[in-house]
Amino acid sequence: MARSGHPPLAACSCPKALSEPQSPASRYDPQALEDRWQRRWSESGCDRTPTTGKRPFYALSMFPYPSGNLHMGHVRNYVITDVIARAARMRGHQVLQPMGWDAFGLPAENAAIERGVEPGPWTDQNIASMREQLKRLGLSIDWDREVTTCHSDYYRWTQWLFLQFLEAGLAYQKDATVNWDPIDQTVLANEQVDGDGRSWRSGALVEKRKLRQWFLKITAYADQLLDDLDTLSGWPERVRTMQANWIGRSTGAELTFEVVDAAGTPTGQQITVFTTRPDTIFGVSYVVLAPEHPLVTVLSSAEQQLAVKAFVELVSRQSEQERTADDTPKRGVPLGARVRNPANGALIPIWIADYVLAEYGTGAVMGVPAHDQRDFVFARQYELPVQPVIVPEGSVEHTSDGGAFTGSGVLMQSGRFDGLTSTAAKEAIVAAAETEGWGEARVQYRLRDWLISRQRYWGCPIPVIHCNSCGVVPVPAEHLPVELPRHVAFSAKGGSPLAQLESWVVVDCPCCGKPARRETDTMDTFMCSSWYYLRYADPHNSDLPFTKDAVNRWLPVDQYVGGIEHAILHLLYSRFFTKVLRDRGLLDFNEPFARLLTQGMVQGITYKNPQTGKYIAPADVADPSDPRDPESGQLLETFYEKMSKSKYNGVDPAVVIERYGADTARMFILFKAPPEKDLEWDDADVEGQFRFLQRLWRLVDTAVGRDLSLAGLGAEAAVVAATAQVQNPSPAFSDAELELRRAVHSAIAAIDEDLNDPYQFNTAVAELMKLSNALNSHGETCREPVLIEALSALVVLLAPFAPHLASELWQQLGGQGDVHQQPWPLVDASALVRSTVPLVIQIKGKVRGSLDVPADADKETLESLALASDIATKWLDGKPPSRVIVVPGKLVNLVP
RNA sequence: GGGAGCAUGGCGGAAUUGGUAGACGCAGCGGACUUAAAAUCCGCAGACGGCAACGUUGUGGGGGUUCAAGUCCCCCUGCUCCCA
Repeated sequence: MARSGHPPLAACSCPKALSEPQSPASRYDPQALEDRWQRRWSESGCDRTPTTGKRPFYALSMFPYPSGNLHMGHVRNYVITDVIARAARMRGHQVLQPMGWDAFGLPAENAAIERGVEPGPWTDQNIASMREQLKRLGLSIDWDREVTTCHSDYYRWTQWLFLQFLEAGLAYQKDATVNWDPIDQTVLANEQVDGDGRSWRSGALVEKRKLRQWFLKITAYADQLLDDLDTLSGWPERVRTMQANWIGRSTGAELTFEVVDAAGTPTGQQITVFTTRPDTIFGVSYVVLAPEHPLVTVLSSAEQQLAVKAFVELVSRQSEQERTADDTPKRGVPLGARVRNPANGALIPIWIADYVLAEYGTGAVMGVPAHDQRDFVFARQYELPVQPVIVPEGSVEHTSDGGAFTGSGVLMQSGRFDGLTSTAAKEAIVAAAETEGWGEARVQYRLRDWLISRQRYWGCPIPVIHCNSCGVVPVPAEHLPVELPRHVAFSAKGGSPLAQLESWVVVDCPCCGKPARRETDTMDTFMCSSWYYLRYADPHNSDLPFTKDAVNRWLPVDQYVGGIEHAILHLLYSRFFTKVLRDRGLLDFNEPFARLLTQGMVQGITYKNPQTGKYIAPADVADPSDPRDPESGQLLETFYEKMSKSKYNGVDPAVVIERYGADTARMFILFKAPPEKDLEWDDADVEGQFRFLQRLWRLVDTAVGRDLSLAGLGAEAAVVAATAQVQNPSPAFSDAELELRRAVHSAIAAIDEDLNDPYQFNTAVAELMKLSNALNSHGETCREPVLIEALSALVVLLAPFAPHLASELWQQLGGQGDVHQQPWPLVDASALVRSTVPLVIQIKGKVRGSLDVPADADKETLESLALASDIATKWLDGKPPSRVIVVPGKLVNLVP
């Protein structure tokens, strides 16, 4: 391929390619090399955050819970962030890349219960061990800014911020029916219960309990949280949709029904329902209250009282999930009382039913069987009348035999509103209700206030004191932190250990000085993680959680990286915090995270016996191409699934680093799949990645053996200097040199593109491989300046991905200074120019061949070249084409 | 039931957004080196037919728009996620 007339200028001891077999003395030994560079980096402090400069860039990973064990999901998360951070530095940004610990939480408390160890020291130990594991990944993290949410110098400020919420009227206590996790023995917020009614943490089916609890008024920000989603153009559409659905704004009306007695005379009592379909008011056949509704006992007639009581009891044992699921039968009983339909005066019965929830809306709905599927099923079952009042536009009648007609249409049987469309009728009916005093327009949210009380020890204490005379008194800011007491008694029985500790609970009221009692609930750990990204901007401040200047300088976070599992939970809470703190004058931005990348899961190969349902460890599978149960010999199912202990499909990062080094692990993870997609861990591919790094090593080793050196390039912008040195050579570039230079500069362009949002680290690594391949195949015949340009570019481009190896290769090649301080290389457009380009010849859209044509040929030239080609002669039978399409630089399509 | 997304070789994945499908890698096959193996290097490789040049076919299935469709439109199937 390389048929150059120019002899290689560099002294070359070896007759063959650049990649000769290595001498044993110089072997790629990642463990020693990585250890050396990590020590050097930590001594030089090169990862510390610059405090001045005009182009701050905040790269943030979701901080981990310190379980003590780093797993592959963490590795993928942090490696992605690190590549972004390193690339930003090379592009001239001042980068903040911090790390910390989401350190409160139940595992520490469970360890205390099971093993009698103190949660604090247990957690600190885990942090120490995880920090060491993390450091072996070569992440350019500023460890001086580390935050730990369970240390009092952090949670002091969590408490301080809670008091801000309290002062703003956004924190309050109320009795509520709440989700109770019977395994973790604590309550949970709605967001923390999944679609099956199970706890996000323990997996237990949650129960309902009525308790006095602390809430944050996130619903006060529902509109902003929803509307501002439109400003988050750097977020995945999926996450924005999930949040919008979760907030669930629906516009409708509250309508009031007068309760009447047997004679039809108003009793003075009223039932208010929320509906999104005021246009169906004339079709109401009954009104349904939630069994927990306060009017239920009042309105039950004497003869219905027993039935009602039994029903209420029955429902109280059901979960919300059971009550509202589509596939369960709807049950109810009549109260024996009636209301008057305010629109048409009809007297209709009041029922209670399991499918109406007290917590949602007003706890009462109007039953319109003809136009709501659940009402329809309910009416059928209890033989309640079905009165259609909407017909699909363009038709005159509608039969409800098959079910409810839930779409929009035109009103009928609706008095003065007949003939209006649903949309127009909604407005007209709400307007009528407002003038006549039986209702008003109302916006309803699915979002509930955030329940933050936890009846557990290992959390941030809620800093209030309950005083018999003064009521709820906030702990004065100067008394913070309210420290967690040590050496408390843990028991598996549940109940907060804090509540048992009288010496801690009893304090003097800060207001009146009389004995009072501390709040014994601790905060949901999501409180701690709702503001940690702010603390990183000013981590050592002992007067405030952060200064306004510091957070305004660094935030919003330029790139946030983490798992999709926080699409609602953490990301919604953090947005809420930011907006509240903005309104308290503590910061000046609306949203905490400008861009969000949700990385895919890391999956391990999983073997399962379909007969027994048991998972088999890969180590026990003798032949992966014919996987058998080692005991029974039964054929196993093979698939990829999220790594987990119970499936024996996990791969320990420490083992991989031990064997191949961190650079191989990083490169593999980046190369194997695009960042948003799930990644299938594959040992053979890891091996392949290791081989690539070895090839790079040998490439440089051979170059050094040929006395190639980057020393002459200076320390400032080595690749640019190298490019300058190759201009206008004499004699002119050989074909091989042109090819190699094209490879160099197209790699720079491609990787540059891949490191912009949307990030494509997988193709960036592929480009590095291509460049390495080009250097291998053309290296032997290229002159020294061209090789130096290629080698310098290759090592600089490698730096964000495999930082240790890049540093080492840079040093071996005599590069000046630190490769990680090199600016991002610039594309030399002239290196991409070709004198000839292949022109594809299509006949009626089918590719029939190609010819080399001058790159600057105009349309007419291309057309005549195409028509004169053998291909045209062969396929056109000598006839002129009826149509010719010319796409310069690409193809000519001849249509016969 | 509603909404969103996805579907490309044996496998993971590319494809300048309508212009040579399968980059890069893994696995595989053939060869070189070696006493041998490993490692390394060179080469082949969507499928079908053919000694070959080459031809046919091909991006889940069916239809459409276009000179040209993995890419745009409609219908269907399957999988994933969110909301009910």
